[in-house]
Amino acid sequence: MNFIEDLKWRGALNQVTDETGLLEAMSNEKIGAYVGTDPTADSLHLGHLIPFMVLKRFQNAGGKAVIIVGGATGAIGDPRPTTERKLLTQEQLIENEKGITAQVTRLFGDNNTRIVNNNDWLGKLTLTDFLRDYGKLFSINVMLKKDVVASRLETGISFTEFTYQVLQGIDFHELWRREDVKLQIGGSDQWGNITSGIDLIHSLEGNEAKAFGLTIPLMTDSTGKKFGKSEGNAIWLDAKKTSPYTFYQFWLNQNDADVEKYLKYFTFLSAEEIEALAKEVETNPGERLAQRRLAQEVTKFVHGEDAVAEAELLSKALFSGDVAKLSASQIADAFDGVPSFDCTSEVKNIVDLLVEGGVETSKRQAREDVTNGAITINGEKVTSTDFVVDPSKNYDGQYILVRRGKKKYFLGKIQ
RNA sequence: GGGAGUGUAGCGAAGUCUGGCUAAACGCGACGGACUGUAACUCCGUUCCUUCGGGUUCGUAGGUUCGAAUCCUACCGCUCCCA
Repeated sequence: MNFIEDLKWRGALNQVTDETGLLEAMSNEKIGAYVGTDPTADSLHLGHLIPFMVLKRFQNAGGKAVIIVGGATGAIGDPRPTTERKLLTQEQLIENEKGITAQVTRLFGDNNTRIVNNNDWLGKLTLTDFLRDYGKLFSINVMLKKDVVASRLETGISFTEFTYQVLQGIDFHELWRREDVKLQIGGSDQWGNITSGIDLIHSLEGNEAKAFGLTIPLMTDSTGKKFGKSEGNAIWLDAKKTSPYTFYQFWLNQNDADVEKYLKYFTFLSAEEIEALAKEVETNPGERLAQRRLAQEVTKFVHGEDAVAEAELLSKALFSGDVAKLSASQIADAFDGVPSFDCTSEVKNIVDLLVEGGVETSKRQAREDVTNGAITINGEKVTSTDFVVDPSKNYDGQYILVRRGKKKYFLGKIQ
């Protein structure tokens, strides 16, 4: 299977500008492909992983992976279909760039990877140069027809965001020039921005210039919901924001109906391996071999082998249910990735403890959960709101292990 | 600048004409429980706070009234139309 065939099989291809041209370029020379990310937060989340998976496959197929951590475009903001974005401060941008750069480096390694900041060229561009060298090449008429812009004409769009597609076009051309980047990869919403760049390259370098675009279908789960949220929260790639354990669990809990799709998309397993796992889902769904393998593979890719081992260890400890017998050091090891809070060694009413520890948002809610039998302290179910927790009783007086519901754990660290 | 709308709990959306029965229908989401495969589906419960007496809410600030999400005034935000 060639690069494109593989993507098709994996359900990772929405549109390509020129399939045969691209394959030809890939076999004739070593070309680069790029994915742009704006540093809107200090970490990437699973949504970002979607184009990166395709870029990684491109790299594995022998190409050079180029990633823009968009300092300059991040300062402007890619228009959303609905509302204007809030501008980020310079300090935020720099902070966010740092975090994202580190993560991207992990995912792509040092070989055959370039991470660039478009501030290097866009930041130097003066307004008059911008208007003379690039502005002339963009037709307002064409820009207005791009989907995102068109949808915003009703509700309004600032000149700043309107200009975004020009900046992204300049990026593509700049990378085309200095990094041999011939392909831009993005989500299906990026099609307009990508073709802007291709048009610009053709204007500046002639129509023979090789430049391609590829978009990825919108990722949804079997119920039609946007992929990548767990309990309404984004799943981050930063281990501090989403622990490797939670990350692993996210994948482990995927539906039977989705797991094959995700194996294809988010792992580098071969077609044979994935088909075998898909068969397991059909014949032996209760074992959840496919989900387990999915969780292992993606966690390994994002957090590394050690994190997989740790997540599995922790999962085992949590779901065996019997945590009362564990030692303090075992608790420290196993529950390292679980949300924690600080507390004192004083005895405390259960309801107060839950609220102060951030396990519950209000006393009302805390009482409700206690009464429903949803709260377990150190492996023992607590059903009375008058229950008093004595921190010195378990784990050498160092920890209080709180469980809410069937699988949410919180670790109280006694100061 | 002129005109017409609109602002209700995390979100969507009733209620406003005909003031009290409204801490505010309903849907979604979220949370908990049962079932189960750490699943899906389904079912049940909860969803402003509380010392469980009560307290504070319907863009903001005033006013009318025994009583206002509901009536009046001003202000702010958003949308649309005209200029």
